[in-house]
Amino acid sequence: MENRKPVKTIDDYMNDETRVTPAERERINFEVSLIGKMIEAREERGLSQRKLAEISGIKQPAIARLESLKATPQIDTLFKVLYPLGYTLEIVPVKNNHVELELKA
Amino acid sequence: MENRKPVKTIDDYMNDETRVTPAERERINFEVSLIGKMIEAREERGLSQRKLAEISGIKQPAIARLESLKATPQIDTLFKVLYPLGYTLEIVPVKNNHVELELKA
DNA sequence: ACTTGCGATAACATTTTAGTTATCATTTTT
DNA sequence: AAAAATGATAACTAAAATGTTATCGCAAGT
Repeated sequence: MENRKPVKTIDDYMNDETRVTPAERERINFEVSLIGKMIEAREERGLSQRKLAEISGIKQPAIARLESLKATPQIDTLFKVLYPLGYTLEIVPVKNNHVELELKA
Repeated sequence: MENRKPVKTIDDYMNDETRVTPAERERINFEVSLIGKMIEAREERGLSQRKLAEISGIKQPAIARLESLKATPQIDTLFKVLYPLGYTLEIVPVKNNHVELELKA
């Protein structure tokens, strides 16, 4: 992180735009593990990015960008890639519940 | 569906661009039910779109667009909305397995 | 009747993803 | 060794999402 200013007060801390919030950390974690599973799913099937591109309709460069975390897919794109691999997405409750705390604040 | 040409052969059928493929149907289904659950989750908490906008950092017009299926969210946007509601996304195997058939083709 | 809060939407700017085509270095296969 | 296939990426275009600001009609509450 470049250009991080010296932090002296809580306000400094909260206003530090280079700071990664807990929620941000969670989001990054989420994306990394999600894409990780997507890659696993593809490799489980023994498919190359090019084959998957043919099957899914998403182009190989786009798949490469997703897998190397150079882009954040839209859910329809993710679905188009996951579905022919035999997977889909589901909404599930979060395990830890510090979320409650955030809501009360 | 407008401008649908008369279908006489399998080729006509396959090349009919106005045709909704099974995969397309699945995708639409997926998105509708996913967004449906997102709305439920918000209402469970008794939150308005405006409150959720404050909490999630996604603007109210964007949330409205998502809920009324006027836009297909990126996974980070969806996560930012779902997470403060206590939910996240997970990759899960598809129930029906006609997917296998598609892969063999 | 009036106010308040609601979801939806208009209009435009900004940001980002996906398509397209080509190519690269590297690994795998023959 | 040569050929083929792989993942990554460059460069550009097109398409789409999100931000921003404002406003609408509607329902609920006072």
